[in-house]
Amino acid sequence: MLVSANVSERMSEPPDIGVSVVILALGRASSEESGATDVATTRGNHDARPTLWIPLVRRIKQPFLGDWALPGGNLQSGTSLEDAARTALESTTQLRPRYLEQLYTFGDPSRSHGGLPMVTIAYWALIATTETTQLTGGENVRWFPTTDLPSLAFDHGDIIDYALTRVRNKVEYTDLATRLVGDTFTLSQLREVHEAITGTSLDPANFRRKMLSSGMLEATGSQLSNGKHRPAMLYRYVAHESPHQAHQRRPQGKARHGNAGHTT
Amino acid sequence: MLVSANVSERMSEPPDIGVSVVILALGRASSEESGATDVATTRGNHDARPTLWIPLVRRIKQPFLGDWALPGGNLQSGTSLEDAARTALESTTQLRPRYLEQLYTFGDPSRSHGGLPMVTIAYWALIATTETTQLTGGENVRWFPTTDLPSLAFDHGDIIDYALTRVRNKVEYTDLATRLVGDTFTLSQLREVHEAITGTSLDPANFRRKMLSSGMLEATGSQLSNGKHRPAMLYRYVAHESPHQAHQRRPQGKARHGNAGHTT
DNA sequence: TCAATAGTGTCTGTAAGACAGTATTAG
DNA sequence: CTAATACTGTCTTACAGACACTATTGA
Repeated sequence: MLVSANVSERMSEPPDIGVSVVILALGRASSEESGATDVATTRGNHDARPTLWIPLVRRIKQPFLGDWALPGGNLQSGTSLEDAARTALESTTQLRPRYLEQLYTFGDPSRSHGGLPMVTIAYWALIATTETTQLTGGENVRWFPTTDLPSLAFDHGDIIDYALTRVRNKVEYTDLATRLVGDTFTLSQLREVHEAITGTSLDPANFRRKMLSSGMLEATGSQLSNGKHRPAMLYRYVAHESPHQAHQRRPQGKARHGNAGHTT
Repeated sequence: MLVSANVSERMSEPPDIGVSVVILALGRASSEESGATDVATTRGNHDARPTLWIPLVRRIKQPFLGDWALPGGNLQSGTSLEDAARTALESTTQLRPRYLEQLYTFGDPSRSHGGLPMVTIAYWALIATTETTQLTGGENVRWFPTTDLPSLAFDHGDIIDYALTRVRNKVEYTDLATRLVGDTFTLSQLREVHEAITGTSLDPANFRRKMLSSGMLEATGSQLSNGKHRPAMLYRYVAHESPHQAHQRRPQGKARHGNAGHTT
């Protein structure tokens, strides 16, 4: 490999282009020490509050050999940015995203740290977790809670911070929270998602009223019996094109798959 | 130039990287037909409501020869994305931006239209206009009102639409409007900026109260006599780091120049 | 004087938060 | 029965919008 020779040669050429993805899912800390790469979801560990988890890939070459990095890959001509993000996402997790949005493009020359100059187009995605979802990865993939991240390669720590800031902002005025739960959910489950993302504790009565008056929830008619208390009504998310949301569509007239398109 | 031969050769390589800028300034339609590239600002034409104007560059080669395009250039290694945007901006307008923010990265393969595959990192900028500002450009540069744009190259029309959507959203909860006026301004001037961006008509009394209670304005003590009516107090913008705004800082810990950094 | 904009006062509707109270389940 | 969560009622505060009113200028 002629890496170090190439670096100086390429200073007058354009940088390479990478696409990386911050993948977020709701999970609970697993109490069993067997298989530390597993994350218990709704099943088991009902005492622990759920938090956001993220899959990272261990680097197998320099720089940052052995550190953890965001899933991603190089961009080829003929591939759209979003397709490149989907490819990185699905090859890492085998799970389909419920939401995918471009985050930011990072291109400061100082971020390459001895590698080739690289512009990284970052995306973020949300994955629904149900009682049976297993958040496991392959050989060099591991899920981490966002509250306890390992040493990260390049500026990937900054990228994750920015993604979390964006999620915290958008959960307040969009339907993001519904993308982290299953097709049907109770208002308590939805409230736990909000609490996990914002780090706050919300009044159940006020949260209920706010969600029901938003018009984006629809009662399914069935209930969920969860413990030694009154069962809760199950709801499902129903998209509704409010005038406000129509202003927040994505750029480009082309069709975009799999999300309701909220961008600011 | 071996352009057409290069296209097929490069299909397995990464696309080129361009940086384009949507530059916005407040202006009023000029009634004089002499010099159609001029835009009257606050001086003159007081009957016309101000609107957003944007400078475009005429293309001098294929594809889209003769059409208008966003100012921009190719990205070189060793240059940050923001510096590339500043370079494109200042070489086009000779004016310094009061605000600069990354907009979105466009990379769909279909957007090259016979040119080389190109990923475009779009920025948007705000320029302050005062009574004496002349919004003029060079030989192949012309300012257009955003309400009456010409035929645009590539997907630059989509990029402008998205920038305008972003501005409309952010003017509601940030200090963006103050970046389009001079250092001091009356509440009527500031209201006209909001009205120009949102396309609405705002109640002067309620707008005044909302702005003053936001804490971001400070009375200068001097007044502006404008016409045959009571003179208006002049205010200036004072940055205040509210807890809410602290959540909306930009990514990357590096220093960023010349704006208060509002990003969602 | 009038016309025009600057600026104040006040009412109403909406929505968020605090918090008391009722309903229904398991054990 | 108790403990736990589901769900309802209601009070307070804050703020946006509507709109009547006063203040000050140029002509």
